[in-house]
Amino acid sequence: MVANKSKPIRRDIFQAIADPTRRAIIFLLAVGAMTPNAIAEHFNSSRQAVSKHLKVLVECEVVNQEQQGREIHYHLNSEKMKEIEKWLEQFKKVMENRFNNLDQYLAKLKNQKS
Amino acid sequence: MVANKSKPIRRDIFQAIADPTRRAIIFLLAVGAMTPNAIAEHFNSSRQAVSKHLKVLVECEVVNQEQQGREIHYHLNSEKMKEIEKWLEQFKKVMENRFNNLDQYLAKLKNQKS
DNA sequence: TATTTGCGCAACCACATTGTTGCGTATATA
DNA sequence: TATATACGCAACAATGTGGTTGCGCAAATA
Repeated sequence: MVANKSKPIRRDIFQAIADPTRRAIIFLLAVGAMTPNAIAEHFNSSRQAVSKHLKVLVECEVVNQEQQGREIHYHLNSEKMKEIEKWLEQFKKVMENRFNNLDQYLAKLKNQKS
Repeated sequence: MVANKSKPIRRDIFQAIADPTRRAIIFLLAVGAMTPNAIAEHFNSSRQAVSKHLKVLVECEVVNQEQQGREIHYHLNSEKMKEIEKWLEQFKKVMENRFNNLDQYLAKLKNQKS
């Protein structure tokens, strides 16, 4: 009723790595493709819990499914990980230029020369 | 007692950057310290919404507060950002060695009959 | 002093997240 | 064929997230 800015469900790399279990899964899959059961054996989590995390990872396009008989192998799409790197690079660029930008900001905010 | 593994509230850098508004705030603060009002002016969000994000960022230790009169200046703790980089480095290391590790993993996992 | 301004805090709401159990189905195997 | 296994999916519960409005207080200002 009263308000609530409709927020879309976020499905990006940052959402993918927000959960520690998912980060661990990513590391596991970086080594090689695995089935949900194999992954679950590495954690305290149940198979179903892992399965849910995998679903999120698939939705975030960090992980791909490959059916093999009755098993499903999940493997990492490591390309997606580069988006984090890209973001970090941008951030570092801003940090490097922050004094220049700060000047611009101050100039913009105050109409006087120093 | 219908179950639910008590999960602690996650307050780390990955939680901090999970939200797009918070990522934008981080970029803003990378340029220079700002007040909540000044930050809010850059978004559609209200001051209170921004304030909540700032609270999360403070809890994640990505941002520090500095009271100046009745204004509070928030500035970035860019050190915290390096944790993302560290994690990425680890990941890349795993990716580089994955073929070696794959052998180890397969040996470990398939010591069942096969 | 009286008023405005900056901002945190609490209450509230809708929805997302993270886990659980149970079930259905397809595949492998005895 | 009968049974066990791998897995997704649905239903449910507890808690977190992200937003809102309204209030109160301290600091600045008229």
